[in-house]
Amino acid sequence: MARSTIVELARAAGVSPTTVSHAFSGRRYVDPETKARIVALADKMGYRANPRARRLRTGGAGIIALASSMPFAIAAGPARLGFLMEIAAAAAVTALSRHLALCLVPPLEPDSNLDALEVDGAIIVEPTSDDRLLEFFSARGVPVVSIGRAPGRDDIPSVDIQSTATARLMLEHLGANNRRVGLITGEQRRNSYIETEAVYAAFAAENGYTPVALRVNESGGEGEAAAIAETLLRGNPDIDALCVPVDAFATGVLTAARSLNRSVPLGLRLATRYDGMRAKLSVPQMTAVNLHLDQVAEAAIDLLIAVMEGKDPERRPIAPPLLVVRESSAT
Amino acid sequence: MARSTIVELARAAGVSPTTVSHAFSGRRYVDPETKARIVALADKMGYRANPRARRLRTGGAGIIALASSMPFAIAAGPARLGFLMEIAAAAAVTALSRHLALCLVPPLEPDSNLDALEVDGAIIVEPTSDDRLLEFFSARGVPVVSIGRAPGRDDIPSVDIQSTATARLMLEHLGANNRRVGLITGEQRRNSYIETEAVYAAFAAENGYTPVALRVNESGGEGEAAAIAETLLRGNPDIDALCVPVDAFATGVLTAARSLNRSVPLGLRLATRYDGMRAKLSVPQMTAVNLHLDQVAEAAIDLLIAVMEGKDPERRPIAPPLLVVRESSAT
DNA sequence: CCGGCTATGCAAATCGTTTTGCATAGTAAG
DNA sequence: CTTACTATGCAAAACGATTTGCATAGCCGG
Repeated sequence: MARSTIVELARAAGVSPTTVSHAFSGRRYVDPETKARIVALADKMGYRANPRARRLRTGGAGIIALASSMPFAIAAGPARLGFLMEIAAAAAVTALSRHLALCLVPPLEPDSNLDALEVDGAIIVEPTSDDRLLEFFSARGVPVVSIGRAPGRDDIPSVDIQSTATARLMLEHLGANNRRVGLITGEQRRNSYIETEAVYAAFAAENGYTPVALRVNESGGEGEAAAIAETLLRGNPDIDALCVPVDAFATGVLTAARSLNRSVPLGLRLATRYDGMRAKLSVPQMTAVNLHLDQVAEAAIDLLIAVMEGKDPERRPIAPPLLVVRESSAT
Repeated sequence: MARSTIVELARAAGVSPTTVSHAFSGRRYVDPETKARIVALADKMGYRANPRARRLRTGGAGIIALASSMPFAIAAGPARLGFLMEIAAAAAVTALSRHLALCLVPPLEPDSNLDALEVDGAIIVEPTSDDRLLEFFSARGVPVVSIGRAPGRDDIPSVDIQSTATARLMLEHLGANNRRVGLITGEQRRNSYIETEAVYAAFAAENGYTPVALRVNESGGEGEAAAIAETLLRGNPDIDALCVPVDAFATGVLTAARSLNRSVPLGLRLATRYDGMRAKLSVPQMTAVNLHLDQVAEAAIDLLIAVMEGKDPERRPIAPPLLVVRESSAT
């Protein structure tokens, strides 16, 4: 059935399309009685403004993109999927309540053609330095915000995922009882790694030992992490706690511990960052951090909306990260 | 920077906007030489057709929705998130390659307002009978397809997730060596449950025993499943294998087995359907089925496109489900 | 009675495409 | 020399809203 247009509604209400438009938008005063008549009639006729026509005029798409340069689907396995998708799910809910649709953007393949993709703004999750999707959107003049600061791009507004606080939280917990803590992060340059490494360096200094930190190539995934962890543990027998922010890597560390016959948590304490299924289901269950990703997602969307509207982004506080202590680091 | 319009490009090329339009769309013949000139110039000027204007004219939104009535985010915990999100990730990639954006639609809250959401089509993942989102979209005349048939809605085209074959696969594997198999599904009426239950009934009959099947209320999640499993196992001591398609429920069953002191797989063999993180990370690791969700997602999108275009949907074959045998059912 | 204000509403331009219907020139067939 | 047809391209009308710039009427104060 063809939907009725503003012209038909106007005719039915005995006014001009202009008046109908104003009645709904409130951009100009319309006699309350007239307005009521229009609204009632619109309801009866099932009139809904054609979003496409509106967009041509107003220049908005009503869509925002959520993107991560981390290989999206199979590429790096579902390793990172959980984190991203938890954000995606929360963001979709929030976006909708702000009358925006959330569109998932896969990582940019060299040949992919995003020309038809018309969005009002984009959220990039944990961008790396020189993030390709970030470049892509900002080159097009699309407003962009990030979840986790974009390294080297202080001009990009971002929602803090509190990596510094999170790192401290993990480190102090792991280091209790004079445990000596090592660190395993990833090779890509993401802000969360950078901050964590910095906090770790300071932490080791405070406690008077040499930092022991290694990086895993992300595409190697769990297996690579296991190998690196083995190296680290063999080479540094005094390390008896490991901070491993990436949950997939932490699972790898568990494997390494097993093959080295180091019991967790007795011989090795372990904590990871993202409290997803991996942390909850691994054996032993892993201590992790509640990052309040739902709040983060919501804040990111509202930040993006503010940027799109050219408003001053009002920084909304996110609940501080919360350590969820589990078996892997129980005293 | 204001992007150049078709009028400017036309002027620069010394032709009319019409000709430019035809040059790109190919809907009418344009002299090859003229066309080449236009294309070259467009490239130089960085002309890209304004998608919004195009859509107003052609009536497409360039967006498809992916929806599931399963509580999306927190509601039922991340239980189902994995399955849905694996599809979402694959679908996003495929959609983009077909020049469509994939938009995530959260479940319909009573108060949610989807008016602004304008999509060309929708994919519903495993709809229940009387699925609200399915109703919503089809009431609006939006083309809809489903992943997994919509119970009672044979008019909705769907991509088969091969529940019958999957069920047989699991049951025959579990029932080897004269094991007696029980079944745990969910309360909602999804096609996959329905088919699985039917296959199971037949299977039990073939093997000459009374079927033992219970349903778990989905919102109870893992804990509820554990309770139900305990009841089932206590009440039917001869059951020494369980087919539990929902992975979150299967995790619950593992808990139940532990508290009943039934070792898995020796005292109880177990298999689940979705081969996600749960299956891979649980202890013992669970036998599951590779459903080829990437292929399913791709097929769903192409099916939807066919429906949107009013074409005859060409049924594309999906690779048969593949049993991934793991510890939970090892002989 | 006049200038100036408010309240109310309409006409027409605009957004940037796509598409339809015609126009012209050239050419081949009868 | 018509007629008929092809090749090529343009003008103008959509698409359905939003927005700007008037227009009218009524009213007030001086």
